[in-house]
Amino acid sequence: MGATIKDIAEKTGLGLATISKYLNGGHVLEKNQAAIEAAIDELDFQVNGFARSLKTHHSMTVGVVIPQLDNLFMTSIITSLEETLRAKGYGVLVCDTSRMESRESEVLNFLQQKMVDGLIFLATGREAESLNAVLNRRIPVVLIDRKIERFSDTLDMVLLDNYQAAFDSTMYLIRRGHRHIGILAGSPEVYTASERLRGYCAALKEEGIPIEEELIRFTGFTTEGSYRETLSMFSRGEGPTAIFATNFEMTLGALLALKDLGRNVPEDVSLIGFDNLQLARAMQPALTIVSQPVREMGVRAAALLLSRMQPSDTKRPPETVMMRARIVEGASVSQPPLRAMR
Amino acid sequence: MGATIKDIAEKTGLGLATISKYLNGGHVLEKNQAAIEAAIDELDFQVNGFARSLKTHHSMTVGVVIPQLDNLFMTSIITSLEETLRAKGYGVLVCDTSRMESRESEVLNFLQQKMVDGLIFLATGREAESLNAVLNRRIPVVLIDRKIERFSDTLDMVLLDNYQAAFDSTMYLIRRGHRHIGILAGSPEVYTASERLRGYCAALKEEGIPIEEELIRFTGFTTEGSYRETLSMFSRGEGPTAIFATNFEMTLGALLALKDLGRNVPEDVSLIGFDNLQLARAMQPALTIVSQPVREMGVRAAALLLSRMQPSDTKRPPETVMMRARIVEGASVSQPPLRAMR
DNA sequence: TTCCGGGATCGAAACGTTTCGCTTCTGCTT
DNA sequence: AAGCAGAAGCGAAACGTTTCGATCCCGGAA
Repeated sequence: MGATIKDIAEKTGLGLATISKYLNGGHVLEKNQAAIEAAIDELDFQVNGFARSLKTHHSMTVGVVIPQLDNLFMTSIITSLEETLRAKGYGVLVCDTSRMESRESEVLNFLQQKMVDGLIFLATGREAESLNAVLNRRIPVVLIDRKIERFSDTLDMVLLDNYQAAFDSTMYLIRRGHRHIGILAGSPEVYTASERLRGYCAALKEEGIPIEEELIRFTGFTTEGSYRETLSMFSRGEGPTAIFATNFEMTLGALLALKDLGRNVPEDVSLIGFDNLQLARAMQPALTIVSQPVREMGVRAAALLLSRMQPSDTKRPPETVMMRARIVEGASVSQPPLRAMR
Repeated sequence: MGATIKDIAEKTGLGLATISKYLNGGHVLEKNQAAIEAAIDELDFQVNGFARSLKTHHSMTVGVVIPQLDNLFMTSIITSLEETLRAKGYGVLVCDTSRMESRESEVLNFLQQKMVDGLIFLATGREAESLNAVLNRRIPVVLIDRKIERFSDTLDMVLLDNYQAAFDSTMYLIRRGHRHIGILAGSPEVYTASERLRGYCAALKEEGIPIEEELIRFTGFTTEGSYRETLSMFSRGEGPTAIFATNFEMTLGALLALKDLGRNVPEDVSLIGFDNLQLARAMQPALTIVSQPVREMGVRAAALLLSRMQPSDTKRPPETVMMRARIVEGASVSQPPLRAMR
């Protein structure tokens, strides 16, 4: 049905090799170029990617594996990732594992069959065993957001310095007089969550503030869970004077719970949230949050993968890009002098 | 580097055709099957998709074009879409047009080069001129969420009955005694937005309630815009007794503005929002919202495309699936007797 | 015993590119 | 005038499948 390179060759009286050369950006005589272009137009020719890939062994396609597609943090990363890769001619095949680690191998297998040239991998668990099969095939992989310990000397990674981010945020609260700080911490099995918890603990320790177990709450990253846990923090005793919520969903949960408890932010309780800068700014009071450079993370991951896919630098040692979050000040943290000091 | 079908043939002493038959699910003698499987294992063979596609003319890949990847409504649809398609062996190439209509042709061209077997298209504008090129190539296309008038007899579509949803929500408010209902309406250029506005007006008309121009606000779909417009609605006169926000971002904007105005929901002002059921439930008060069957929309669109990609039914007449939204009652609409009746 | 039908298998051709190793041509240097 | 370098163009082979039409083999029917 579609015209082929051979048709173009016949129509123009040129050879196959010349057409191919032109199609791949090579130089041909001006009159020939014109003839080729005319023929392409007339026959409505389009390169057959299958045949091309069969020869070149490149699909110009990369796979992206994520635990959840309907999650703003993740899709924000993918947005810039996709943009960067597409600009270089790469298509992005996304696969959602629905937060099930067992599906990872399924999906990786699938992507391998689709002949992807590389992979961006956002792990669900801490081990990512299923990656082995992919690596045996020499397919470049870039890990993003969540570190896999056993690959730290093998694979490129783009990570956030979660420890530092949490340390800084906690310090920010301490500096403003808080000594009873609750943390909504997701789930201990997830890399980012445990790093954030670690940063929180380190800050407290550095300032000689005792860690109160009942202020550390694992909420499964959900709004609902955080809502409940926040209520619960205040159910006995006076509760914390500040809360650190370590992702966006949890930030909302805390906010709603505080509202229900009749505690005003920041007069009664201070709050530092996470992510979704735009929304945080729109709120009243504007939220003080930890903002991750999502856009940049996507761009960096894409760049790493692109370079790794060039046969020239397969030997480059693996690189870990550690990004810094930044605290964006809103009005959800009380400024000293603090009213509700204890 | 990788083993080919030929290697398997040699190792097993069988012919190429037999191996191919086995790989494609055909029946071969039990002992041969065992031999083939053993050889595949030993050589770590994997079918070369390029060669296969070159012969079959199928990439087993579909393209998804959306205006914005970091938007929960859209990614929720894609989640189920991807899941359904992957289950049938199709990969999903996503392309984000960044809400720029001009990029649509770029992206469509790109996807064509990637040899997609079909397309899911969520239009930015009302015309989608760039689709013509794709349709000339006989690539099946399913439109989703936003109707394109000129293709209504040509293409399969999965739409929400936005008119009805808005009509019902407005009626819901009217029945509870509201006669001054503000609407946050996005932008008149977008299909879904104008349908929702149309439904709102129809309900008012049916009940003989005059339309108040100053209660109709176009906010560009943003939280910020809706925040401003909501404030503005109350800046002169008494303002509305209820607000209908026609997407999730706008719902948040209204909520924040009302809070700032010191108007309680639902005691002072009632609110019907849109989308994000999970969050709406978590809020206090729980929001009454219009909930779109996003999951189902994705599934249906996938099913339509799958059937359209089977050569057998290219002749089936185009189908429009019109889905109904449902009103999920929360506590953000005052129940009669209404306190703030005028 | 001979025929016949049907299942299993087979090799060859074809899918539409890219690329290798040559040939031809052009215009300049000596 | 002869020689030469470099640009431009050329055909054939190869990439790894699928599929067509043919062959082979086996058991049952006649």
